[in-house]
Parts: sequence; C-alpha cells; structure tokens
Amino acid sequence: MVKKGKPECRNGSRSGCPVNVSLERFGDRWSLLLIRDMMVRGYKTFKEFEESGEGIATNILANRLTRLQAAGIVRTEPDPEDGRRVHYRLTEKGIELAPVMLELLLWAARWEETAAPCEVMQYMEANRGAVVEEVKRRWRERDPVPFLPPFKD
Amino acid sequence: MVKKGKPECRNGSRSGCPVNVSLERFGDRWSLLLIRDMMVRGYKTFKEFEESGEGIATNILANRLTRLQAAGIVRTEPDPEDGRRVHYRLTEKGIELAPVMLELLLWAARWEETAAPCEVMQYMEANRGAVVEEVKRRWRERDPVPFLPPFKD
DNA sequence: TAACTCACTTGCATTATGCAAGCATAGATT
DNA sequence: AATCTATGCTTGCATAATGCAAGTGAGTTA
Repeated sequence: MVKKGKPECRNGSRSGCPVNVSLERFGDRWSLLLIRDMMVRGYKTFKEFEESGEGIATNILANRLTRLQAAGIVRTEPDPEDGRRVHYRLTEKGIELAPVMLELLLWAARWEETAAPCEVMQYMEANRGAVVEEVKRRWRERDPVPFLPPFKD
Repeated sequence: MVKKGKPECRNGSRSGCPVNVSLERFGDRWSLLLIRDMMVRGYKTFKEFEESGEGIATNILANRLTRLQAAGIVRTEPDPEDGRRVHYRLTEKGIELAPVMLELLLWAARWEETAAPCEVMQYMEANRGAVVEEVKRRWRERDPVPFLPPFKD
C-alpha cells in the first residue's frame, strides 16, 4: 500500500474540483468548438462540423461527439427528411455552457488578435445577461437563425 | 494551388474565431488548472503546482508554464527570500480569465458531481460580479489569503 | 441501378503525454 | 569547507492522443 486510496466519488477523475471536472468533459482543443458550432452557428450535422473551418479530423470528430453524448451535453435525433443524416443538438446541460462560451469569446476578443468585430464584442460585453438569454431562447425555440455567423478571416 | 491560402492574421492558428483563439492558448487538460491554482489558491511555485492534487507530470508542468508565459498570461519573478524559488504570477491578461474560471466552476458544480459545497456555489452564482471583483482585488493587492482552498474530496 | 452523399471506421505516421530518473543551483546543516 | 537537502527544471523512453488518407455501408438522387 504505497499510494493513498482515492475516494469513491472521484470515479477515475483526477480530482473533484469543479474546474477540473469541467476540463475533463471538454478540456481539449475540439469539444468546445463543436459546442460553439451548435450553440451560436446552428450547426447540426457531422458534415457541418467537419467543414466548420478549423479542420477537425473525422475520427476525432466522431470521438468527440460520442464523448459529449456520454457526458449528457449533446444528444442525437434523426433527420426526418434525410435518413442518412443525424442531428446533433445540445441538451439543457449543454446549452448552459453559454456563459462559459461567452466569457471565452470576450476574453479572446479583448486580449488576443481575433476576427471578431469590435462593435459586436462591445455590445456583448455590456449585455452579457441578455446575450446568454437570447442564445438560450433560440435553442429552446429551435430558432434556425444562427446567433453569430462564423467570423470571416 | 489546391488549398486556399490562409490570411496572414492567422499566424498559424486554425481560425480567427475568438473561441478558437482561447482554446489555442489554454485548451488542454492542464493550463486552466494552473491558472486556477494561481488565481484562487494563491499558488506561486513549481512545487506547489506539482503537488496541487491532479498529478501533473513535471515535464508537462514546465512546458505549460513556458507556454503561458509566451502567451502573456503568466510571468515570473524571483523569490526574494529563497533564490531557488521562482514565483509564477498571473498578468492582467491572466487575471482577466476570472469570469471564464467562475463560469466553468458554476457549470460543473451545477451539472456534475463535484466536491464543491452547495452553499458556496449558491453564493457565487448569485454574486458573480462581486466574486470576480474580489478575486481581482486579491491579485492586485497581492493578498496572500487564497480565495478558495482546494475542495477536499 | 448507378452514382452520389453522409456518417462514420480503419490503418498508419506523427505528436503529445505520463512516468521515472537525473541534474544544476541555492540554501541549510555539520 | 563539505555535505546534504530543496527546488526547478531536463532527459529518455513507453504509451496514448491526434492528424491524415483512404475505405465502408446505408440512404438518396438521377
């Protein structure tokens, strides 16, 4: 018995710190980009994620979608109009990542060189609550209009 | 010429989307844990990060500290009392990640099983602005009292 | 029915990470 | 002064994750 036993609640995780738990769910280079695609761009299909701009490999994409489903952040529904297609959609747990996404967006827009237009960022910074609510509303009502288009760069 | 040329502003990055840029800075399993250690626990030294609880390997730790410095999120200062020690400290750019950290914390505390005490989380959820300001104040004034201790689990 | 689209899977090369050990310098102990 | 210890790393090597290209099978369209 050299190692200290880990408590049962950990379930294989490194620690019970909530920040750590968050990172174990989506602390990689791709998961949050997929969540962004679903949350603000209205992307739904494998194809759309694949062509999203950052160039994710298809094996990684499939892997991340599976993991996000397993974590209850994403779920699938069949496309009623095309049997080949699957729609990936955020769950409530997933859409509740909107504040995280917004803060990531605002931080980078302020401290890094990005393609985000200044005036849009200023509005978002000054109206955090309203922005989050609008994102959630579109998700709830399945509003097909994306909240933000991809910033062209 | 098969591939579309990438614009110069990208500088080797996958896209200019601010969410993507954020993830390129700290979108891995360790960077945000180090930022957490500095931000809310008051950790400063290599040793403290190493023993922080999640078990980071020393080569990865050294690598991440270097990357965070290169990104302007962390900087070093010598320990005046012990020449072997280096103090790692958040820059202003780094401390401005407090809202991101808070939202990560709140999300996991709400949607995952964590070691975070309910009443603390409820307070933080209801007082986001004040919490962020207090974290920043401690950083500004170099208040040595940690904002949060590691949650025991 | 032939071609095509979509959502994957597979194989293989490259890169990142994990683990143990080592090393240099500063400080403490004798 | 010599030795021992603490700290902040680096190195070597095994394993895991990722990137890339190609392939597969079911569903759709011509």
